[in-house]
Parts: sequence; C-alpha cells; structure tokens
Amino acid sequence: MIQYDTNERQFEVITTLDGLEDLLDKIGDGVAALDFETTSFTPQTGEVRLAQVCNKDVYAVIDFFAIGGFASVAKWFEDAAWIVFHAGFELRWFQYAGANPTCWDVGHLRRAIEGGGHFTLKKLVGWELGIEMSKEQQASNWSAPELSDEQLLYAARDALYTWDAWEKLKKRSDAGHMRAFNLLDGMLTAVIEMEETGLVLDRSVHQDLVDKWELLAVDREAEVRKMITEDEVANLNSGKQLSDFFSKIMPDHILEAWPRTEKTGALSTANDDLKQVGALVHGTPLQDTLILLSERSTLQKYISSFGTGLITRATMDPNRRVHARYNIAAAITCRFSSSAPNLQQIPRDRDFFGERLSVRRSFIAPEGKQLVSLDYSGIELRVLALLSGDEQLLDDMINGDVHLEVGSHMAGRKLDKKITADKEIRQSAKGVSFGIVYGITALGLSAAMKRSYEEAQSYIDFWASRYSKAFAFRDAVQTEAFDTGGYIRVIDGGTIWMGKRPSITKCANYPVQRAALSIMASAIIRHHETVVDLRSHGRDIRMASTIHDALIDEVAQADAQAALLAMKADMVGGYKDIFPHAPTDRLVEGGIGPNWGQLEDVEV
DNA sequence: CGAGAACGCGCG
DNA sequence: AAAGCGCGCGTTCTCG
Repeated sequence: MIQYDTNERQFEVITTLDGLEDLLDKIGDGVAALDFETTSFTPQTGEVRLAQVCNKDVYAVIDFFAIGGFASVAKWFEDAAWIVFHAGFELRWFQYAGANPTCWDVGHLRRAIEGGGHFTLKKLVGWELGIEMSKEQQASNWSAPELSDEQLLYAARDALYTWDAWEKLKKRSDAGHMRAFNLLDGMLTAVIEMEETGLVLDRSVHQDLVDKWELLAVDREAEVRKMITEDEVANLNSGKQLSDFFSKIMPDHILEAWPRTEKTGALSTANDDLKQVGALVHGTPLQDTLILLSERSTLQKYISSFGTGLITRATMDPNRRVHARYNIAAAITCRFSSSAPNLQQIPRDRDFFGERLSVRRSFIAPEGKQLVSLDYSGIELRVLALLSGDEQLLDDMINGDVHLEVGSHMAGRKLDKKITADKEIRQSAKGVSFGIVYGITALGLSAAMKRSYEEAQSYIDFWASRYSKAFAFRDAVQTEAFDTGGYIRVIDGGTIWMGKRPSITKCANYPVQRAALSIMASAIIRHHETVVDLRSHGRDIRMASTIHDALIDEVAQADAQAALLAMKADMVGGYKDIFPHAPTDRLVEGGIGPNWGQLEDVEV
C-alpha cells in the first residue's frame, strides 16, 4: 500500500528519449534536484536504473532501462546545475559515461551554515523539513524489469526532498555561506581524483614489516605469560580482565595512585598509565611486566590497524592500490576525514624497538614515478596569529621560532637549537603551544606534562603575556557565540553551530582548525585545476592524497620538479585566498621521493 | 546474533 | 560548564 500525502506532488515517469528531451528542455540551464538509483555501487559493475529530478516546475522519474541506457544521454545533463545529496556518487557515474555536469551537494550547504559532520539524506530531511523519511526501498532490486509503484514513489521522493531541503537552506544562507559552500563543493572533483588514484602498497615490503611486528609481539606475550597466567587473565587484550586482575593483587597504595577509566572507573590500561604505575614499583618484576604489556599493546595496535588489513585491500584492487575515502567536511570544523581505510592515521616514522620504523615506506610510487608532497608548516599557529592580529606571534612564526621562545622561558635561559637537551625542551614547548591552541587549562597541562600546577600555570602565563592577542582570541569567539545564541562566523564566510554555551576550549580551536581547512580547500581546488591543465599538456600527474595540512601527488619522474613547483604555487595561492595580505615566508615544506616515507626535502 | 558503549590509540 | 581540539577503527563486553 503506497502512502500518499493528499497534498503531495505527482511525478511523471519518463520512458522515452523524447520524454527525456522535453524534461531537460523544461529545466534548460536552470537548477534542479537529482538523484540516481543504480544496480550496484560502482559504474564499473553496474548501471544507472533511475534518475529522479525535481524543481518547482518539474518532478519526474527517468527509467533508463526503458529508454535504452544512461551512458548515451549522460551529456544531455550538462546544461543544467544539479542539486544532489552526496554528489560524489552521481558525479562518478556521469564521469564514467564521459559527462561532466555541474553538481552541487546539498549537504555542503548545510555544512557551510551549521558546521560539518556525517549525515544521511533522511537526517537532513528530518532537520530541514521536519519530515520522517522512509528508506525501506533503498536496498530494493533496481535491476527488476518492472519496478513497483512503491519503488518509483520512494525514488521520486528523494529528489523532491532534496529540492525542498536545498530551497530551505538557500533561504537561510547569505553571501558568506555561499562562499563557504563553494569552497567545500569545489573540492568534489579533486576528491574523486584522489580516491581513484589511491596509493600503491608494496605488499612484500609491508608483509616483512608485519612479520617483524608479529615476532616482537609473540616475544612480549611469552614474557608477560611468565608473570600472568592464562588462568589469571585469559585475554591480554582485555582491559577489563587486566583491571580485575590487578585490582585483586595490587596493594591499596598502588591502586589509589592507578589512573582510572572515565566511564566505568576501571584501572586504566593506557600505555602511559601502565608506564607511570610501573615507575611507582621501579626496579621490580612488576614494572617489567607493565612495560611489556604496554609494548605488546603497541605492537597489537600496529598489527591490527596497519597490518594485513592494508595488504588485503591492495590485493583486492586490480592495480594493487589502496583507495581511501576522503570525506569532505566530515568534522565539525569542516576538516576532512578519511575512511575505509583511514589513510590520515598511518604512523609517522619513529624509533620502534631499537629500529627506525617507517610504515609510510610501504606506500610507494610505481616504477618510473615519484611521490611529491608538501605540507603547510605550523599552519595552526600561523592562522591563530592572523585571526587574532597578533604581530608578535606572527613575527615569531615567520622570522623566529615560537617553540624556542616558549622553551627558553621554560628553561629559564636562552636555548640553543643545536644542543640535544635543548631540542628536547623545545619539543615539550611545542606541546605547550599546541595545548594552548586547544584551549588547555593549567590543570590539564600539568597532567599532560607531569609538572606541578604552578609550573604549568607559569607557562600559560608566559604564553598569554607574550602572545596576548592570540590568547585573548578565544574569549572574543566565546562572546560572539553567546551573543548570537551559539553561532560563530568563520574566516571563509561560513558559520558553525557551537551549541548555546560553548566551552572555551572549542572556542579556542574551532575557528583555527576551520581556517586551516579553508586554506587547504582553496589549495586543493587550485591544485586540481593545475593538475588537469598539466595533464592536458602531456604531463603525467595525479593528486593522490590529503592529510589535513599536506598534499601528495603521484607523478612521472620527469614531471616531479614541475609538479612540486605547481603544488607550492597552489598551496601559497590557497593561503593568500584566505589571508590575502599575510606573509608567505617558510609557508610550505616537503619533497620528492620513491615512497611516502622517503620524501627528500627540496628547497621550494 | 547484532548493535552500541567503552576503551584505547594512530594521525593532524 | 565539562576537565586540551578534531577524526576512524580495532577489540572487548554488555544489552536486548
């Protein structure tokens, strides 16, 4: 039984080429909502069965099986601009059919107004239209020769609601919102390119790495088992079982000092906490056990998160590549997220059980090619300086060294960057400055640094006096949020819903993180245009990844230098788009190399 | 049996 | 109020 609202608009079903031509003529070079139903998730393995279109004049469902297929008419859609939910999906089908129509993602407009996040059409329709949407037909069989009335109706409604939601959002948006929208939406084609390019995984190199981790893990397991039997703790992965065990055997004074988990109050088994408790029983076998447990946990993390899972993904791919998703504006601040797999969390190179570990070396440029990568240096502190107009912070960022300044205060003397001990102080000063960008309190900083409250407070005081405008910025943001009932206006023109009484920590960080994203978004848009242009001139160059403040291209050996220069120009350009008068000295750094772990620094 | 909470940890 | 921001994901465990 089909549930029709009596006021609901009636759609027509298009089953002929003439009918499609008439429909598209009516839309002309105007704007309409569009949604596809397809027989699979990818154009390589399926077909577009239905397209639903809707605006104030038209409301129709096109049956491509009846009119002889989608591919031959895909170009007909290039005159209009299409409003789509999750436009990357529809765009892929168009591109596969050799068409490139304008697609605007309605979700990006929502994110430009409210801030980013992950949501379905059903959610959006609930928020914007107050309608409870049924999605029961979504997984139905779109290959069937005859589609049921229910199938057609539910398909049609997706376009109707997409259109209504777009109209509603347009009414709520101003010029700033549209600027932010264009920034987010403008990244669509670049993102499709990065997702399609992926990164080649050298499976044998990576397997060797995983084998090493396995050996090290087996060794730790055996050592721990000399101290903790299987009867005592059946599964060493289980924090709960470990907590129960230690609660039983440890003396009260140790248990009192043992950090607890947040929700259940169990003994924390976080690595830092295991080591900290270990220090309380310094020199005992128990300390050894706790250290071994933390080492085992690290190895377990690497094996499960960065091990054979990646190899399997590469093996499944015809080109032995790992393809991640880059989800535009998935974070509140509209930063990207990456998923399936998350290539934005591949470990950095580090010392690892006496060796230099590089997981990133497993991601290679294929024969005859190079990876080219640049990142913005210190972008968040730079952005904070620019947003707050803090000349001292900007000057230290560009002509001096913020972390050395803060470190010198901490040490009570002038630090020398060439001395190892001073480098360590500088490193911990870096942590202080980052903490401050995140809005840390003296209490939090003292815990993080394992220093007294007074000492932590003195670092914050120093920071607040040297960079007073930057430090005061958070309060201005909070005042704005209170005044507007919870919205702040960010640098690219968009707004973010902060909640009615946002914390000072969020106020300190959101505008900064957002501005960094705005810069990168602009750079990505520029760079994709550049890359398409270079390709049309015979260069072999593709965008491959973005990791928040970094870009990676995969480029033919001969084109690597040119790609690097182009990337630099685009990243500097993106920065100047957002902060036109800001200095660009020492803005980007990076290099060229055979894999992600060996990018030789190049002066740019 | 599956969904979701809790914990923990990789990245910027 | 929420205790330093933002993510995704693997594992364990509980709940229905």
